[in-house]
Amino acid sequence: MSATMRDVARRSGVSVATVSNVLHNTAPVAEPTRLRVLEAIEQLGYRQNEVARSLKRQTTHTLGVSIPDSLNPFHATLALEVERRAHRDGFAVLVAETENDPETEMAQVRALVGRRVDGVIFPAVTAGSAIPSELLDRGIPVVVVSFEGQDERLGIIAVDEFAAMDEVVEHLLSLGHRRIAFAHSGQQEEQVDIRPEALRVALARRGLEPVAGVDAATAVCCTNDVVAIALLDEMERGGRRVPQDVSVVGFDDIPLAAHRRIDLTTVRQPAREMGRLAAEMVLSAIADRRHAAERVMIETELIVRGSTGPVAEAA
Amino acid sequence: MSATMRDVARRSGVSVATVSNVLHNTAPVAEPTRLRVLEAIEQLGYRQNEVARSLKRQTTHTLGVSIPDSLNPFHATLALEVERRAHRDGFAVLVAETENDPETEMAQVRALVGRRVDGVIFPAVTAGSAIPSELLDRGIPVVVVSFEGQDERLGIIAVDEFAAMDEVVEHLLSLGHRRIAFAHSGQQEEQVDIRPEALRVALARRGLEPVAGVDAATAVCCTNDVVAIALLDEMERGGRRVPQDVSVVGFDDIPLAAHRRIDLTTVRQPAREMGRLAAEMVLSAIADRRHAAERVMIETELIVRGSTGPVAEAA
DNA sequence: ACCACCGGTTGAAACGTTTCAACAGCGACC
DNA sequence: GGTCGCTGTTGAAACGTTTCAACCGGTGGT
Repeated sequence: MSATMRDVARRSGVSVATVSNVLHNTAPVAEPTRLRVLEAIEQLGYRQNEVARSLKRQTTHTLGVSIPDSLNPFHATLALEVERRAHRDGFAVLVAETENDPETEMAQVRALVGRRVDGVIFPAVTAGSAIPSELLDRGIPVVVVSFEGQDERLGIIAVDEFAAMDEVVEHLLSLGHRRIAFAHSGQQEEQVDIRPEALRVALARRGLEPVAGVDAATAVCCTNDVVAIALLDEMERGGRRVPQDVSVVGFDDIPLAAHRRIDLTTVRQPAREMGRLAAEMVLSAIADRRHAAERVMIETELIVRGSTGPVAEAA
Repeated sequence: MSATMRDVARRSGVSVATVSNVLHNTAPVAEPTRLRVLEAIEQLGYRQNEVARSLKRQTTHTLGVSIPDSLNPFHATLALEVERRAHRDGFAVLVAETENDPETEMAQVRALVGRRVDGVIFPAVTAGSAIPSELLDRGIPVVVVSFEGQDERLGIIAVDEFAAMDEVVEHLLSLGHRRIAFAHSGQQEEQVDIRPEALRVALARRGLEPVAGVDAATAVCCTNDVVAIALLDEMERGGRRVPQDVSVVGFDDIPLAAHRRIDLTTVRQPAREMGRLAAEMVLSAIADRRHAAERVMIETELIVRGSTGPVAEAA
């Protein structure tokens, strides 16, 4: 249905090799010939077949991004920035949604391998997961956003979640809180998530430990802003005011956290910068035909807003 | 680097044709042979090359989705549902972000053509755009979410924006509002958007016309919930309370609109259903090797919440 | 006058699949 | 005993590119 390079060659009276040369400046072509070819391309509405191109050169110019949940603005922003950066280098991005399910994640990764992506980014990799090595062993560079790397060959965008949580705890303690809980989303991601552990460590350092349910707590640290914002809603529908009765802290600092009606205390992560960095790491690894094997540290920042306040007098 | 079908064939002492047959049950294979092949596949960690597969069969099992802004939950939800549905049929989804820019959109569509997607979905097509015909002329089925179709061959998920806006206006008038404005995002999408026109028509029917700026209005209709929620923030920072001083109406009914602290009156669009429908339309068109050329109507529903109230006494 | 080189062009071999016609062996049927 | 029809298996031709060695005619140097 679509015109092929042979069609263009025939129409302009040259060989396919010449058409290819015109298209990629890969060898000098006489100007009149060049023009004839260009004209034929125009007339036929010829558009290169990237599939054939990918097969021949052994590269697809495609990145895979495997995110748990594209509805979470933090992940969506990061992925979008990867796409923007990749686009500049002529790469497309295949987004694979894992829906927080390890099985789905595995299936998605297999699909990415099948489609021969040139590199993969995991904005939130399952800790200790065997998945990256499935890729690394095939020579596919991988960048993960993770506190800790399990494999030498991995590129790592490291966020010091422990330092971040420490800052959060300090803030809450200074407000008088002692009964602090952690809240994650309902999903399976609990096993994946280092943040509850980071909270535990930060509390332990002060001789405290997290309390079990949010109901028993005077302050709640949430695994991310989406969970925190949902918790705001839930709390207030249950009759507990934020921050008068209970303080809530998020993570990520999505734009909505700064909204006047939400006004969420949270830990800022620079999503766009992280996305750009991840893209650049994997792109340069691809260009050099090596693994990403690099590590950069990301600074977080505690943003204090109105969702945290002094602990209520009579608990 | 990766094992190929020839490697598997060699290792199990059969021809590549037989390996292919084992993989796809496309011809009967003797059980012992089958097992030998399967074992070789296992040992080599062989994974089919979808690129080669796509080239040979003239289909990539890939859908393109071209959305203006993946950070808008409505679009993200729709796209996610497309992906889920497509995945069930073994299709992958290539998401192209247009960033509300016609040039980018065009470039993205060309990229999709280059990668030979089997079908394309536009959750928010530029009205009267020439883009779909670029695809349709190549025999690629296209589904758009749009109030009106310009091409017979297009599949259309139609939303009756005029009826929806009519309902909104009726609601606002019943609250006593007469000075009603429209708010769009800062992007280029103004030309693309039918909603301001729908508002104009609904007002005209009652002998009114929209007022120019949001400052002069007692009620503001926003092009979507994201804009409405941002407006809430902006208004209140400027000292105008919602809904006491000004009413705000959104569009889409994203989950956040129901949040107690947002509580936004809005027009519900069933994003997931629309995504599923769009996917099914384009998938069945692909299966039948024809254009989508179909039209379904989507019902909207006005959800009245706390962001609209009676007009203030002394304006 | 010869050779070397250079700009321009091309044929053909890959890349990793699918698919089709062909064929080998073999039991069954008349 | 020949023919038919099965079940398994295979060689080879595509699919649309890229790339490399090869070729051709002309020009400049010696």
